[in-house]
Amino acid sequence: MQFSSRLPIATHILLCIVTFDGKEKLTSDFLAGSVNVNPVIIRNTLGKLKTAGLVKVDAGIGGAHLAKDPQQITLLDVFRAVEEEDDLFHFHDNPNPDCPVGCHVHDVLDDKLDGVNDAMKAQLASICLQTLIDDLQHKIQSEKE
Amino acid sequence: MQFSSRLPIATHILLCIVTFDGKEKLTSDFLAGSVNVNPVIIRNTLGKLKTAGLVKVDAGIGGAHLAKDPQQITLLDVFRAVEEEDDLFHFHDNPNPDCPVGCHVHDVLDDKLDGVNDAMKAQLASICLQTLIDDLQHKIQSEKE
DNA sequence: ATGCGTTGTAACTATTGACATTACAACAAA
DNA sequence: TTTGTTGTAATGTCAATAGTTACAACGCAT
Repeated sequence: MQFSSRLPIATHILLCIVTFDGKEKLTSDFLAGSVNVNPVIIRNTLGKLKTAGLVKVDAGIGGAHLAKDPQQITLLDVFRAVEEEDDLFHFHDNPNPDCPVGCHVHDVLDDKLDGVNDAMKAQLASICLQTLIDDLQHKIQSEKE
Repeated sequence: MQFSSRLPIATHILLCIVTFDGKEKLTSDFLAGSVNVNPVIIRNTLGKLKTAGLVKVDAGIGGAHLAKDPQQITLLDVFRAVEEEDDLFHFHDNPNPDCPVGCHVHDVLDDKLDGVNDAMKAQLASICLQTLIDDLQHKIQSEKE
């Protein structure tokens, strides 16, 4: 069981936007070429990022740009933009209320699982887009040499 | 996107085993009654827990018991027993190698996403079965009053 | 040793979500 | 108005979860 590829794809898109802004026209076709998925996936993802206030998209003429400073965007922002914000774990539906265990599992487990959820979110929040950009630039530079 | 209900179900089963051991015969039918899922799901889950060395199951006669001290079992053990151990995030398959972004996203993102993975695992590892049992007993006691 | 209740599995189905793809209306600039 | 693009709906495919039925293998009790 794992998450969809939405977060990686969205991050890839953001990195492209920063890298190519001003140099290329960032249409969904262009982005689809780098990410290597269908342009409609790009448009849907871009739509979610736009709703979340992370990017601006020029309808008609085409092209996407960041709406915020890369230092102000964390992976948690991206995650929340593209994934449904629900609990990490899916609790089984109807534990038996007449069983001493069944009627309390929820109470006992929910807190702990929320903690796991929070740990994951905190880690995502600790990574900002600027860091990724710096890493990326570094890789690109060291490749040229 | 979220995990399956396997971890909650497996934890529920373990709590039942501890709570009812010696008092009830812990057949898959009995457990299915508390968890409220199909007995086959219980048997499959129990099979995974057995493979992981967490429980012992008496075939034929029926009945399940812990194979380890509840203090020695963490939620990470349970998680690993019942979920496929793969990366939390599914990376999109073939980023364009001819694009400066596409050929480096993996390098840039993998470490960070592994970090998120590790954070989640660490949190799971910090919760042991004994703690859950204590919590559960406490809830049961305070209800009686 | 035979019958009974249980486990271990395989097979089948239904449901859901991810992702790809086609199609087309809405939109903005030249 | 033409052109290229976005936004979005509709559809198809695939994989995973979970429910269910069925039955062989197993182990105790009589």
